[in-house]
Amino acid sequence: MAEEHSPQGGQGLLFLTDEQLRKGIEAMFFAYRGFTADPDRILADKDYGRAHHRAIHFINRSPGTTVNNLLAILGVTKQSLNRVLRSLMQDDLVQSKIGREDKRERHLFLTGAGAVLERSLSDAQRDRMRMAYRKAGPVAVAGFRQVLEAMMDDDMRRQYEALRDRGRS
Amino acid sequence: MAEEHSPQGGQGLLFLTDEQLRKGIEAMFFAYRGFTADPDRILADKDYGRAHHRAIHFINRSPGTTVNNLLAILGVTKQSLNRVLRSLMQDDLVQSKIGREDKRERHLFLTGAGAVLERSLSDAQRDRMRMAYRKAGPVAVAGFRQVLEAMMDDDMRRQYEALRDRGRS
DNA sequence: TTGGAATGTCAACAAGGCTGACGTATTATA
DNA sequence: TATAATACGTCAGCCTTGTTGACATTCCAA
Repeated sequence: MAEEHSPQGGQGLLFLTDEQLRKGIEAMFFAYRGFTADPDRILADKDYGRAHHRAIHFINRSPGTTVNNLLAILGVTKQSLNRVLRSLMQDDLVQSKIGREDKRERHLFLTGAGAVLERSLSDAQRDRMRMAYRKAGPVAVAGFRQVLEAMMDDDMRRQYEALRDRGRS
Repeated sequence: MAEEHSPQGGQGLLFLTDEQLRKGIEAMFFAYRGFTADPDRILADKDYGRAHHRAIHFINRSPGTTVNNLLAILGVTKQSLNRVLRSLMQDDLVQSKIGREDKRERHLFLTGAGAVLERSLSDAQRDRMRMAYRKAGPVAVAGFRQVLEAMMDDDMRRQYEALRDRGRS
């Protein structure tokens, strides 16, 4: 590992050694814990879990999305999602409306209360992300995103990219 | 978002907008799925789960570590870890030896079979990481690691850093 | 030497994944 | 129009992996 500090090592292929890769793997492991820690704390009080957070996040991101859509994004079964949605609807955080064109579909929306919770969750998560971004700087952030995107499976990346430019309208 | 391509936007503070932060959050979400997908597939056959993988990884990383040590690194309760360790020991993938100085402690090691499984799991994960690294390049990788490290809690980062230079000896 | 702290084990429970089977609208098609 | 396919909901039962509680063993310090 002495080569790490040589110009060749730093700029060359050192970042592909097993040791470097292992560090990347461990960094992902620990960082993901940090990434979910704040919302988890908020949710623990309310008898909700990470599954509820994910549903709320993506309903907020794509209001009116259908159950099937959400299923695909979250990568879970409808039975599993249904359990979560049922409790969210009972607690009036999420509302489902029967489709106008296709009445089989249910379009999902956050209620006012749902939006409030979503905001508190994403504020917490964004605060941490903002801190990390600020600490690392824009060049690092660009690299961060590049590597993450390269780590996704093709179908995940398609969903991620379908999402990423929604904010424009 | 048109500013993204302007020099100011790219180099300036655009990376701190809510929209950029949200993209980072979603990138983490999808990338983590990719990150765990390959080992998950291997483990699904064998009646093991992600928890077993994590235990095997860190026992391999720090042979002879104690249960308490592992607890702290994995961030779970000892009861939860114990279940995983018990099944790994029954299947002769992990071996525990009573401490010589402190007989309360159990020191954990991979058996030959355990090392084989570890290798197949980490090969799969490293392959994906290598691909992503290669695609993104060394500058991006440096940024990736910087941001991840900035996202960790302080105590996680301490554990991560305690681990990161083990390979040297 | 004895009581408290540390370490690890066993038991029971909950969340949240999964599969399988089935019911009910609704839409598409033969 | 009859039939098939789709979208969704639900029931039942399973597994993994987290949790707390209770307890045995071991060590150390008062």
